Amino acid sequence: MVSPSDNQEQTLTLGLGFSSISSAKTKNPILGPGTKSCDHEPSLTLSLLGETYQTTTAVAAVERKVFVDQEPPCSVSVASSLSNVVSVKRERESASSDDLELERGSSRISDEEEDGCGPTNTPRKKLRLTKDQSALLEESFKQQSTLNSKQKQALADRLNLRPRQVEVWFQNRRARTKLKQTEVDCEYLKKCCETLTDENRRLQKELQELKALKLGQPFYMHLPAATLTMCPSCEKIGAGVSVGVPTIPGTPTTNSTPASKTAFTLCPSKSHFYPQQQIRPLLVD
DNA sequence: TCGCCACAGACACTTACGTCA
DNA sequence: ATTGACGTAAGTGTCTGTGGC
Repeated sequence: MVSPSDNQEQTLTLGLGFSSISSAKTKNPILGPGTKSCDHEPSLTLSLLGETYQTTTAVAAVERKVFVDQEPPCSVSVASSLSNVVSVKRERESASSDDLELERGSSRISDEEEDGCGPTNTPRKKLRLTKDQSALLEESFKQQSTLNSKQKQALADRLNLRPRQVEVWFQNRRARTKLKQTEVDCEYLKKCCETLTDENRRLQKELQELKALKLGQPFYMHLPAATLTMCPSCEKIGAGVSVGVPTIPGTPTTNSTPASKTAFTLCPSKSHFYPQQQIRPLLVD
């Protein structure tokens, strides 16, 4: 399971909700995503060392208070005063060498402190969940994709994480699930679209052929081929009533086929029957 | 009952960090 | 050693439902 030392150092950035500054930074063509910035964005980073769970809760309360109470004209002063009070320089006293994940993170801190970014603009540190933590979160997500506050707290206790971290993980996990499902749906719809396009093309072609035939043939030629026969004695063409073994619709029959001699049709003159013969098929694929 | 407000939770979008090829 | 792509933790703004007044 998770050792308490896994989260001895965690950062908490106090977002102060400056949408204008945030969006300005987003659209900055020079400082793109992933670019280290040294601008004085009003965000605060607080390191949580060891026993600081209560501190975290308190700061979270402060964070919410700031969000609720701030007004745009005075928010900067709130930010700066809060910066003076709350901002704690991130440092690491004695990193245990067996905690590789934290070691990697902390090793970057000294690099960034050297690059000119002062303590008022310490970049946030990214927490990497351990395999055990991820596995348990995944397991919980399979059972339930959302958690109520009690479940969240219980899971956070098991994982030795803050409830907020569990909440964020579930939010991101739901987003990933939705994204994957959207991709699957998109693929399915693309295939449906292709199938319908093919079908539409085929039907258009068939329609063109039928139109061409309609323009070039007399009326009786427009009747279904299976119903058209010609009396051999009268040489009259009609859709007579079949007697005997019916022919298979659409199946061309000739005198040479035995099946053609098993069905008889009433002549259009209605004076006699004749063996059924199909004149010719109308539709040829 | 209606309107207002505070709050919490979910979500979309975005940022920034860590990893890997 | 550098760089770009990618995965993902976390920040931010918005919307919605709920409960109290």
